[in-house]
Amino acid sequence: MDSVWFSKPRPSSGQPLGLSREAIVRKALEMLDEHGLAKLSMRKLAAELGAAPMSLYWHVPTKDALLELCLDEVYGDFALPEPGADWETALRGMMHSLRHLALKHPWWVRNIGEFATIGPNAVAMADAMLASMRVAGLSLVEASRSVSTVSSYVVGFAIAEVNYSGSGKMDVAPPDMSKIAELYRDKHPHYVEMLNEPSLWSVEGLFEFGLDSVIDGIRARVAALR
Amino acid sequence: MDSVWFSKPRPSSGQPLGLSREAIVRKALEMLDEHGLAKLSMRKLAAELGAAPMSLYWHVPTKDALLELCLDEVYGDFALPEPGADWETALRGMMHSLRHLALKHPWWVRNIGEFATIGPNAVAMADAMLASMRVAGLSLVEASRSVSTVSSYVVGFAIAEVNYSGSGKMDVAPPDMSKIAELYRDKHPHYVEMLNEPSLWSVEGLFEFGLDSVIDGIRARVAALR
DNA sequence: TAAGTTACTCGTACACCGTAAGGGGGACGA
DNA sequence: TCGTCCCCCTTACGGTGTACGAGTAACTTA
Repeated sequence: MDSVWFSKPRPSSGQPLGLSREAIVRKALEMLDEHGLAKLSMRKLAAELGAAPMSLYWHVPTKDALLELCLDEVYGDFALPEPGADWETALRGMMHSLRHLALKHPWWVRNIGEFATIGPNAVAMADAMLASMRVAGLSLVEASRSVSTVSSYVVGFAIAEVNYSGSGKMDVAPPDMSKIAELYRDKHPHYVEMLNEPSLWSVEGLFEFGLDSVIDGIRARVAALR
Repeated sequence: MDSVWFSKPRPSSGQPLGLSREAIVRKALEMLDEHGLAKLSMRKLAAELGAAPMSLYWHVPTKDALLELCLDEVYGDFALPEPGADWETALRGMMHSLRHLALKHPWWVRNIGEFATIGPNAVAMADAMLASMRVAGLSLVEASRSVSTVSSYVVGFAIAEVNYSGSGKMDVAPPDMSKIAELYRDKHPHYVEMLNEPSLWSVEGLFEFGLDSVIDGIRARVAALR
């Protein structure tokens, strides 16, 4: 009962309503994507919905709960794999989808750490990932661990990616790499050398490298079953 | 000039001072570890330091900048590997150290996404990681990519770990797994099955599994050099 | 039709927040 | 002695989340 997920929204009796939990979450999501979390206030959200600030509180217990709902809502756009796909293309596809969610909603991946991911959409995603590995033949424990490994990688990567690009932080420019390079030139040559290596600026390549290498590990486990 | 890292604190002229950027950061860190980010305000921090709220603003331009300083300060506790160690024990040790930072400072890993990690301590860490892989013989590009992969995994894992345990969120209990299991029993059996598997509750095992598998991939690259 | 219940919206108010603007005092060099 | 700096503080402004309770309209029941 402490969590949004255990207490359903109050049942509606049927008449047409101006406000609803869904409408509120949808608009909040829109504003988050546009301006980021720091610029979202209950007052502005209410204004955008043409309602008084306190009206929102009948549909949503608290701002934190609303944020939790929004976080889970993003998982709703997660692309589930096609039913017949083999485990590897299914898994790869899901990981790309996960990363795309992060790029589309920078505020989201930045705040993934705020709540346990136990909302319905997040759980549906986790379930699909597990399913794909069970189908591949892995035991429950191995499947769970594999899924944990890949998705941890993708989330960690996406956070770093969003940070360095500075995306979604309005009024904040991405860090100036040449200045940083100058700042650390003497003390941390390896780091600076990396900053100056143009081929590393292909973030796609960076992502795929890691994803390949993590999936390689899983493929070895699957192969060990035969 | 937009970042804390490009503008040094105002130079002090030598007399003993009650306040300083270092003291402020230290106390802020202490309060963050104890109560989490949500409970930290400039006013409370000032009170704790026996100063007036606005006094802090001579040493620190803004609360956000202070948070950025605190985030980097945590990297200061990162354990650098012993000089003579082979690449694998060096890398493993650093990844364990990184995870320990997260467990010790849950607010920290939760907010890692707020700023690019370009502070001096964060860069020192990144440099050490790169160095260990260069020493192993990897090219700049391969070393960078390997480091990106492992550390992304560790950060992503630590975020999930901190979330599920609920640690550091005062007044917020960790999620009740049995209720969640009941909630999703019908729709997402794989997920529920995982929740009920006791051997997965060993987070250590989960972490080591992923770390092993990611490092396996790197070892293959290193071995390919001979 | 009348009375009561439920579902929803809103106005007011409180405690708190980050911080802009500027004043004051003490140590210092001239 | 008189500036000039460094550092700290007071005051004040425009926000914030949300507790509390009043208001309204529709639906249920008699």
